[in-house]
Amino acid sequence: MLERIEIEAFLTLAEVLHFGRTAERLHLSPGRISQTIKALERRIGAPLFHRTSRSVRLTDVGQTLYTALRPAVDDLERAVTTATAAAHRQRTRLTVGFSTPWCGDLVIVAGDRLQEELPGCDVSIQEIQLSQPLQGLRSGEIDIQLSEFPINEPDLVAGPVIFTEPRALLVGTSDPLAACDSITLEDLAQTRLIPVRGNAPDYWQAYHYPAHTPSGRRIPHARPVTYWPETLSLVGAGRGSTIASLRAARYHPHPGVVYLPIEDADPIRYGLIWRADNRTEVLHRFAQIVVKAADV
Amino acid sequence: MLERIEIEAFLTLAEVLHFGRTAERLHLSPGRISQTIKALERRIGAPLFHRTSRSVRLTDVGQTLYTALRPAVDDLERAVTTATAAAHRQRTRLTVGFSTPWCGDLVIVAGDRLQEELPGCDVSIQEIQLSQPLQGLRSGEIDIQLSEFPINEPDLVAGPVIFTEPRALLVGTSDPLAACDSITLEDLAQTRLIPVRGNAPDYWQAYHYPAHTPSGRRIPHARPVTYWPETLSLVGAGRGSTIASLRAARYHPHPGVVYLPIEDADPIRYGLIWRADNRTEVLHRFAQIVVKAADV
DNA sequence: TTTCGTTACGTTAGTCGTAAAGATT
DNA sequence: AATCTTTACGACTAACGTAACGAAA
Repeated sequence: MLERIEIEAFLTLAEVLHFGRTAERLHLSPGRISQTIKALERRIGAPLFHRTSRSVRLTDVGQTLYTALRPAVDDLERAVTTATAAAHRQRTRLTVGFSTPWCGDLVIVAGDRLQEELPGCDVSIQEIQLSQPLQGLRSGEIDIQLSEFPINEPDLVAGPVIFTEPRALLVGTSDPLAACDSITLEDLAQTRLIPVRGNAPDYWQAYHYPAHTPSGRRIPHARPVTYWPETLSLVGAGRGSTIASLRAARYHPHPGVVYLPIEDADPIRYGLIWRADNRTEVLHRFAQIVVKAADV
Repeated sequence: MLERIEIEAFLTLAEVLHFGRTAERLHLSPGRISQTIKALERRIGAPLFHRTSRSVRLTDVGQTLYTALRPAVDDLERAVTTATAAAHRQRTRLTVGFSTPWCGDLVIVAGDRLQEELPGCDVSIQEIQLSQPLQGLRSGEIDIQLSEFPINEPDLVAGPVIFTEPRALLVGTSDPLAACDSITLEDLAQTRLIPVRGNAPDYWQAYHYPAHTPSGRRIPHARPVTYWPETLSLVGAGRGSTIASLRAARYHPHPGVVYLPIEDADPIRYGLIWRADNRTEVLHRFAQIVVKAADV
């Protein structure tokens, strides 16, 4: 394979047809151009240029080489440009996902702070579907997201817990439990849980929609649904109950739906998740900002 | 632009996915590969490989680069191969032209001698059309030819005179001159010369088919013909005369055609002609052999 | 005589291998 | 503990510029 300097010297000389100007353009001495071309000619096995002190022009073999080499080198440089652009995009663009409005609030603040800190970068924020909580990360559409733990996947990294929220049972007003101020996990055996259907990992699904109470009693499940508004409607219509963050009461009030704190349930943990192979500077910095913002 | 070693290291590593094997294949140390890849990553602006001591694999940016770079480099190598092949052909192939059978004899002997001397080379010999004596050279079909002088063209080189042949007038047996043993240039005024029409230079045309005798009398010209056999037929039919080498009498006898030596005409000079920009080793050697062969 | 391309030579930058260190399974 | 990548460092190659030389118009 040809050396970079050989390629550049040859192509430039073939276009300029002047050793001195070629040397100038490449910031080299004329002697070096002469030697380099000579080396290339030795390698190819024939003179590539007819030259006198008055004129330089391509030989037939030189023309053959030029015709084939020029577009190949153009492609090569385009390849580098493309990759460099992709690298720059990766360095400066960050797409952040969030699952709930309170995650969204935090992420938006952190995004603004990141852009103040790194003026060149370009943060975009989007909500993720409850039914497919990890798909955006895996497809590369989302670089990092703030969403519900537990997440324990080989291709993903879960950061520290950013904040927690107590859990609540959502029941219809006609439900016997609706009169209580709060409930315990054992009470879940009396309700029909409506889980969200999705391709979340099984352990995630089981954690958020348990099948048994701590004492081992079975918790009946209703038909799974795909979207959050649908769940709310079903609960309001007395078709079942569901478990969510207590905080959702303030963001998703619904007529006929009561939020009951579950006294003995672990709070829901929220944290950052990103792809193990996506460890860019902006991503790291964003994660730090979120951790810091959550401390306050 | 990328250095050769960067390209080779990147492509090989992208295919082998192993620093040690890449180093082996490129006859370098693993350290060098590591440094080279690192330098390339600095230039592109992002990691090209995910690597641990157990696995090496392309990042998204690395994949982008590989996909675009691989075909470009293939084209580049093809370009070099093509040019090298063209150079080799030019170094080892020689196509020799000749105008007359006696030129052909000499050229064939010289060609055989050349192949004995340079066993790798490949000589081919072909007759050139009288009507287009220089076209083969200019189109590149013929590398060197042995033919009639004078030739004085800026893009062609004429070697030394290899041999000379006396000139003769060819007349029909019914022509008044047919009874003579020989003629002089002044006698040409009594005949109708049949010239060969072609794109030979004007001075060549005028030299071989003069328009005036030495004393200035006009020599009538008949309609030009394109091929030598046609000329012979026309002369045999008494439709005119023509001028050729006296030696042609032995190679091209024709019923009804008489060859008359022209006593005071300069002999026809034969020599080698080649393109000024086609100065290969084989060509030069062939010319030397022809000169030497003519001396004997 | 001028303008270039080429050659010669001394200098230096950068590439290379060796070997030790660091990381990962 | 073993394997593989990375880093450190010293040696040496070859790329480079300067300047003199040579060829061509």
